[in-house]
Amino acid sequence: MIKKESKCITISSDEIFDINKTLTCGQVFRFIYQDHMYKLWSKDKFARIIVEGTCTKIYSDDIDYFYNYFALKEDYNSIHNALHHYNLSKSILEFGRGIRILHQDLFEVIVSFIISANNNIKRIQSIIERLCVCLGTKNVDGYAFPTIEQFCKGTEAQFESLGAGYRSRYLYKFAQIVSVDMLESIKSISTQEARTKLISLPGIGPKVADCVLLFGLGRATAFPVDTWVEKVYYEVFGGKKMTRKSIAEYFSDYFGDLSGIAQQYLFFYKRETDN
DNA sequence: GCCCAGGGATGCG
DNA sequence: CGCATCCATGGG
Repeated sequence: MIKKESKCITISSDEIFDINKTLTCGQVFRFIYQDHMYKLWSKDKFARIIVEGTCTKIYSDDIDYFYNYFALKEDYNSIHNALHHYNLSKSILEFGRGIRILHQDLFEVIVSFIISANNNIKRIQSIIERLCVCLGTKNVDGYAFPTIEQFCKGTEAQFESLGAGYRSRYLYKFAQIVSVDMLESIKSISTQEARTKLISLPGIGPKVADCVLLFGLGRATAFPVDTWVEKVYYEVFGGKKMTRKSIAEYFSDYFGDLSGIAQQYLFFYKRETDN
């Protein structure tokens, strides 16, 4: 049961919703756990999420935004149950239960996942935070993610100062060509066309494009294959030697419309249980 | 010092 | 198409 009030959403435990898994499964970077609550930033908006007994409460001045952001209109009971028809172990299903694919801002997702390439989550988070401090607008809750206009005004030296390494050149090149119209047109075209368009952009290859399709464009058939998912393919599924491209096609064909959520279950399971 | 991290660009066959 | 190599940076 989900109760939406003017400044608070209350989610009871009969809903498939785990705030810890949803934020830490690698799809989003601008959050911290502090003072027994999650603090979350998206665009220029802010929310605090607290688990109180059996309920999860989302506090924000922008409740409608976060209601959509957390995909609370979607039936995750059906989605989670549908995954039982696939070749996933009980432990993977239980481990991933409660993860939701967030409805994030397209521009923020593109920039974030350009930074993510061959990088680790901890460092991705700190680079993005410095980006917000460097180019975003300060408000009472911290720094907003830079708008497209603010981002485009970034100098090469500013991007290099973020500690993004060689990715700073991709960010700068992307800043030279991105526009509101470009992003709006990407939203309006087919998944395959959008994927091709994304891959043509600087710093975006097949894996980052699939993350953008899944996290920024709501295309549930996308199945990003990174080093962790590649490990799952070989170690859990016992797959034969294949290219990442082939692994992505194999899983996407198998899971269909459930590709995105299945990928998150597998990624989260492998990254948390490896070692 | 080496290896790895939510890989991409480039060049070469 | 597949494959090798290079690419900054910080943590283990």
